[in-house]
Amino acid sequence: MTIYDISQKAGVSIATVSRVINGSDKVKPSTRQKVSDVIEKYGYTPNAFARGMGLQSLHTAGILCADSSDLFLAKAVFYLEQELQANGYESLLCCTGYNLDLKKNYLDLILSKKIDGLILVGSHFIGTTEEENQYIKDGSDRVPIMLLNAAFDYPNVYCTLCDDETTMFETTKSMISGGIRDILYLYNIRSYSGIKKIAGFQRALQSFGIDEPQNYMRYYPYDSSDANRIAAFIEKTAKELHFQGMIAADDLLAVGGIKYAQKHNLIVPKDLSVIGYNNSILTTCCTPELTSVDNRLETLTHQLVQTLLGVLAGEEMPKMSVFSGKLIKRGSTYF
Amino acid sequence: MTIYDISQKAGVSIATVSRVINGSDKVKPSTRQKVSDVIEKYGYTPNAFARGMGLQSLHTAGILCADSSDLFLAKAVFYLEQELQANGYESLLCCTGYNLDLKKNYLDLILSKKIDGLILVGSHFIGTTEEENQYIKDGSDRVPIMLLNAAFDYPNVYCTLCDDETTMFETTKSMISGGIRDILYLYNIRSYSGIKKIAGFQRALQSFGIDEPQNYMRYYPYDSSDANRIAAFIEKTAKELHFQGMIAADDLLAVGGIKYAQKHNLIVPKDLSVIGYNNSILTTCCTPELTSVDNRLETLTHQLVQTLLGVLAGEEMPKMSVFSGKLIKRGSTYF
DNA sequence: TTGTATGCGTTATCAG
DNA sequence: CTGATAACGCATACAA
Repeated sequence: MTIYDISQKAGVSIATVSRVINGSDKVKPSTRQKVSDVIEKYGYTPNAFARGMGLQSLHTAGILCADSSDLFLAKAVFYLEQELQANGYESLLCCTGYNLDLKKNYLDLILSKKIDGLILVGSHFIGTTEEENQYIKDGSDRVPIMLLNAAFDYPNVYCTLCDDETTMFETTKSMISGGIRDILYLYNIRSYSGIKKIAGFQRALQSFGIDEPQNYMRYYPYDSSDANRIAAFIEKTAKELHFQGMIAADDLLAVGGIKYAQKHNLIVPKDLSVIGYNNSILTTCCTPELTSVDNRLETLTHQLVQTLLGVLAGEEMPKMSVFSGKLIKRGSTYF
Repeated sequence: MTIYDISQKAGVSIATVSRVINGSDKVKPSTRQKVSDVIEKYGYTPNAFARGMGLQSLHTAGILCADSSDLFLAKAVFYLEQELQANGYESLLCCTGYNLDLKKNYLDLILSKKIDGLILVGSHFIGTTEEENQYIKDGSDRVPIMLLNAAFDYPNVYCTLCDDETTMFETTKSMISGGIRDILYLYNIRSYSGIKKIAGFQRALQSFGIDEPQNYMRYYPYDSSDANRIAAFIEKTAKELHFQGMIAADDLLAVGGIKYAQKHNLIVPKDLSVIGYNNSILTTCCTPELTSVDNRLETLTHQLVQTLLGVLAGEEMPKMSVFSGKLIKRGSTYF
């Protein structure tokens, strides 16, 4: 079934059929009806490849993501796909893993599929050197690039993010205001947003006159999907650092803190206050439940897709959209 | 940059360039080298649409999934994408949500993108009536359809699944053998695999002479992402049903059981043994840790993709591949 | 081994 | 408002 078959059966030219398909208003209603009926009757669907050839687009957005099974990233991908779908776009997903030496390859691969826009999910995709980010510049003159939770100032690159620095600053401040000054900060990623969180933590400590905040920070380099291993790591840390509070860059790390406390008969939050990040499903799975930062993922993804749609429609859109996170208080803290 | 430009610069015809691109062996090595050099030099990439038009394929698999942020489904999607990518296929993801009245629409939508094969992730996509499954039959004469964790016997439909019935049978048996006969079975989905699990549970009870197993079964109809609400539901159930053991169709439901126990000062597993399903990250986040069934997701996804590749290559492939689940023992049970 | 010519199914530009 | 016709960029049967 091609456009020719339809045009023949409807007794019009293929141009008219094409107009009907694409909703042109330059078609007489009666003609439109006639053609629509034939299309309906034969269940005709335009060939996607030929269509793409004419339109230079298949209404598809590429999504690059390190690991779509990660709690946070999975939710991001889900929201993005839903929002794109609701606006007539499909999602081409490509998981890169965390070893991003091949960033450039993944980019080329997904760009070669003629996507209309590219979404980079998570701040892993932004490095600290010009060199590392060159691939983004290269890609940006082919399609608009949308960054979720990362910032990069360059033409045709748009960023949507949670202000992790400020959010972590406020979060830390509220713990200190609650009377806890010895706070372990645990993190596992040194990405753009990871660095922002660290900065917020440090600034909060300093604002309370606590010097050398880096003394309180620990980097967890192992498998972040095993709460026990995390707990063991914290246990080791506790031997050389005293802390009554713990703030983690991720909920799972925080759960590790709660498990550590349980093993040592420390009562949370009496003996140890714990705060996580991402406000994931894990927050309600542990005991006590985890106070955590909600980084407005649904809002971010919504905004990101709307920005992309605007850019594709040729409108002038904000290069950077920043939202604030919010502390969700649960049983692992007093304040 | 088109194939014409390259052919000109290399001093050959477009046919030769095409042959080089597609790895035809009917090209003189020196010619191949010459053309490859030009392609390399100008960074030429064939236009995907035009290419698809000739080949009738873009090496893309469609993935339909109810909710890619669900712990289990997200992991499935991740593994599938990785395996597909490793074999040169891209993944077009489409999340349908659980309201599947529009199954047919989603199917048409994703099929219209000219995918090479369609993967349905999770057993939600299989209904109990002929009517409900008609859309699969319709789709199957366009592309091969691969079912993950569901079974449906029809030409061009291939199934890869964990034998949930037997696995749940064995799991339940081991709990009963451990001396626990009053077992609450909690489930939240009545899908194909959900029904299989129920059947396994019932068969186990009956094999020990426990009649009317349905008395021990409870359907949880609310939001399954809130462990507290689940705990509250179990609390209510406990008022009209005595149980010393609990088996859940999903880890999160099981976590709800552990939370219920904590609220009532019941010691797990002394007063209540709990078993979950899926062996997800949640198993190590609660206290005590959750004994759970590993349903071999990685093995399943691997097999599924290999089967798809075989089918696409025209090989004869098994219509159904069944694997056994395995109980992973942790602190929430004695046995 | 290489080149020529044609077809693939659309969209879009012009005339009419 | 409608129709003829030229792209679009590539694959491939057929010739050479």
